Amino acid sequence: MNIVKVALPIPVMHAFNYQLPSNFLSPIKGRRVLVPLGKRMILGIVLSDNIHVKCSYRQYKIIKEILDYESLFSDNLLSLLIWSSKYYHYPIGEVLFHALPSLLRQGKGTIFSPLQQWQVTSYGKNTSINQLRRSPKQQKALKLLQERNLYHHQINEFELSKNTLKLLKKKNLIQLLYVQPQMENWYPNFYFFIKKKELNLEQKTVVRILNSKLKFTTFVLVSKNSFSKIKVYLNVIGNVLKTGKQVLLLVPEIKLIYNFMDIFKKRFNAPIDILHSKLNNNERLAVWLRAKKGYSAIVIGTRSAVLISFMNLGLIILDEENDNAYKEQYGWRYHARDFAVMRAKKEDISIILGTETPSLESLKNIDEGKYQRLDLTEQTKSNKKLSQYLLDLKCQPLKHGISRILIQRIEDHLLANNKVLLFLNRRGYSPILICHNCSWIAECLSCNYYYTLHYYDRQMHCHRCNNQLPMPIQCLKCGLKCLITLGLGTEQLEKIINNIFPDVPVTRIDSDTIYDKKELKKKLEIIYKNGARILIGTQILAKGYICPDITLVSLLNIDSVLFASDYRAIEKFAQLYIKISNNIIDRTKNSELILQTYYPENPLLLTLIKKGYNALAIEMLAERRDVSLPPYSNHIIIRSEDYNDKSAANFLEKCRQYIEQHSMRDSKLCLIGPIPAIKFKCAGRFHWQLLLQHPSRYYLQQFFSCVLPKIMKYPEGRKIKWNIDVDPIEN
DNA sequence: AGCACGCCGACT
DNA sequence: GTCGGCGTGCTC
Ligand SMILES: [Zn+2]
Ligand SMILES: [Zn+2]
Repeated sequence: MNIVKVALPIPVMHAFNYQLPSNFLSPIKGRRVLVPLGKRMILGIVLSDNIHVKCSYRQYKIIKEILDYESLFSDNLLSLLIWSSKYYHYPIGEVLFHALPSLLRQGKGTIFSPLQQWQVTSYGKNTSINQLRRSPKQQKALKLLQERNLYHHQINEFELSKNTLKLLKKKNLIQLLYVQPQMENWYPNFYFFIKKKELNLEQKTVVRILNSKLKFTTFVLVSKNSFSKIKVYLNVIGNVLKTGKQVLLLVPEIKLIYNFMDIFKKRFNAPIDILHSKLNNNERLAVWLRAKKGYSAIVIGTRSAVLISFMNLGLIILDEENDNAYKEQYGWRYHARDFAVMRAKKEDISIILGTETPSLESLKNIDEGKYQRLDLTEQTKSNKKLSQYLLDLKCQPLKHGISRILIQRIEDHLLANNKVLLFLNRRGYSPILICHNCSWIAECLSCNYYYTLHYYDRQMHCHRCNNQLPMPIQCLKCGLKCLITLGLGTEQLEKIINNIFPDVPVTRIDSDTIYDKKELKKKLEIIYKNGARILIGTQILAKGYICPDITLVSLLNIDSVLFASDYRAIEKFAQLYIKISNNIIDRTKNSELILQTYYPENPLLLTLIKKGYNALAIEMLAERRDVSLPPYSNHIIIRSEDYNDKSAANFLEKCRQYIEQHSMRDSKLCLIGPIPAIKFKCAGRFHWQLLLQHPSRYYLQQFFSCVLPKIMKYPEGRKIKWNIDVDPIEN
């Protein structure tokens, strides 16, 4: 008889053996099967080739049904997922199911289901768009639909609204039909635009190196701004597509998908698909199938796109490789960057990790010769000066957290008809509401975390659990009506700036003022206009280019970084800082970047400002090496949480005792904890963690595999939530 | 996960 | 004397 290993979506590390139906002989590796487990029937995925056994000492159950006609994963991807399950200590079945669109997890077929599509009616086809002169949006929509049909899920991409289309439908100009998507090979019709003299000498050299590597290589492409980086991407992608192979582009956030989409569409006559968490199940399945069958030429997606199957993958690009968004923070905590590198290795193709500020992990890999670094050193051509300096706040006259000197600088830049950007990494009006009489502070009781006061809705918001309470009129402890705010948030900053500069327009951009994409776009359009203006924002503004004429940027409160308990805070800050100086400041003019701090002598800050990111990174790496922190050691954290503080801690205490006395324990293994997590209490739940550290990644992985089975059996772990975090990005 | 089995207290 | 709570073990 024939036996196969089947992975089931249950919290069990191993696979299960099942017997093939007697009449079935062909291999079914990678297909979904329906199998009996105990009293129920569940869906699983076949992990192995058929194993022929003559007689068995054990009775195996028989596979009830085979759902697919072919494997859902290439051999490469399947073996990578199996490896990943072991590396991240996460159940194999759950890992494999995670890599499938949810419709396939539910047992739906691997067929393209009909999608809704907008088309012109025959009446609409012959209607002149001039008749819609009075409604420009409808006019634009009809014009577009006369040229081509549009799937309903594409309407945002073309900046059409549902409402506009509905109105056109009412006029019987267009209709919404279910159509079977036509799949065709894109390659015969493929062409792309070549721009002459697009690249300078350095970029040409880089592109030549990237194009010459046909085998697995991990490149770290370090650029000084996004323009030169994108030029290189376009040239390398074109080179891969013209061989008929597919390209996967990974980005850290959804917004960036559309930026690249717009650029790629103008360049390549090839189908581009996108994948991110906001797609619905049908769209997700459609994209997954298109990539797998080779109908998409380029797939642009966020983290989970690294898991999809490709017919013929030729290149992976992972943009902004230092971004933490690539690390999954729930369940299977994989790192998309590391997974992507492993994937490129398995497929034997090259991968480009793009960044302006390489992560310390990648820098170490470059040092060790595992990754190859390529630099794009070209700055925006200009002989104008950028002066960056630390502004010592000690003994400075302050106006609500802004120094007199800074106000003077702002005024100068505004007088020159330029724009000023003030960064403050704190939303709301004020982070603390305190009683002037008895020093009581308003605190969220579910999180033991101070409420942030928001004036626009007169509510106190907990930034940990998003709980809200109306702003109290009197102190809840002594009852006196003398509550005052302490500290500065962006909302208050806007008010203060309006008072200081009553005649200058001020725009604030943070997640309180931006509800959706349209709102952001509207604001960006306003900002784009000429003239003096002050912009206020949190880090969401720092992700890329905003507008011309920003000649002064100031970070108002950077000292929180210096005190942060996370040793990675300064690294993250440096990356933000470089992003600002590379992309936001208008380098065609004389400009300034000012950091307000009480610690202007801080050596790391000085290195960053005087010598730049590379010098700082070298210092940080040396420091990490000295104290054996990642990337010079390896971490696994067991995280636990529960409504009961003791239950969460007890489980980890049990784990620690077991690990401590384990016979395979090596003297270099460090155990720290259980200690409360950084986010100790949130929404009523207490978070604890136990850290394992070891210089050898391989040892730690192996050792933990030995420890885990016992830990999984602890009854203390059954009634709480717990989870394993390999290579954590925050401790 | 989800289901069965078994042991113990409370309730006809 | 049995009903049902939950802690424990197991699923190919
Ligand atoms: Zn809270
Ligand atoms: Zn009081």
